[in-house]
Amino acid sequence: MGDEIRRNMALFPIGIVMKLTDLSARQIRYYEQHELIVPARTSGNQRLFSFNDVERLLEIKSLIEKGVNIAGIKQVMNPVTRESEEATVVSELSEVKRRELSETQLHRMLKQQLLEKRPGKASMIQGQLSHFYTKK
DNA sequence: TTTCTAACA
DNA sequence: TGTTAGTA
Repeated sequence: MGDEIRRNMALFPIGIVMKLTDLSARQIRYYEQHELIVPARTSGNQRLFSFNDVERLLEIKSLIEKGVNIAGIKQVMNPVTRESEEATVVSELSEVKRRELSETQLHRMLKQQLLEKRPGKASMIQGQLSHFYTKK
C-alpha cells in the first residue's frame, strides 16, 4: 500500500498543474473552493497538488465538457476524504522532495503514471446523471 | 517570477 | 470565467 502514498504526495505547484490539465488557475482554485479537490499547502500557503489531485481535475474537466455543473459533479465524484489527509501528512516532506526534482522530471513522472494508470474510470451512471444535472 | 486572495470593467 | 491589484 505504498503506491497509495505516492499518488497522494503533494508535489506540484499550480503552474505545473495548469499545463498538465489545461485548466486556468482560476478554475483550479474555484474547484477547490467547492471542495472538489483539497490540495495540500506549503508553509507559505502555496498549493501543492498530488497525482490524485491532478487526476481528479482531469475528471472534473471531462465532466464540465460534458455539460455537468458543479452540483452535478459533487454528486458524481466520491467526496474527498482520507486522500486529502494523507496528502497533508506528506506535504512537508513533499515540499523538500519537489526541490530535488527538476520540472521536466516531474512532467515525466506525471505523464507516465497518468497514461499507464488510467483504466477508464468513466461509468455509465455519469452519462445518465448528467441528464439531470446539466445546466444549459 | 510565481502564487495567493479578493473583487469586478 | 477572465482578469487585475497588491502581497508574500
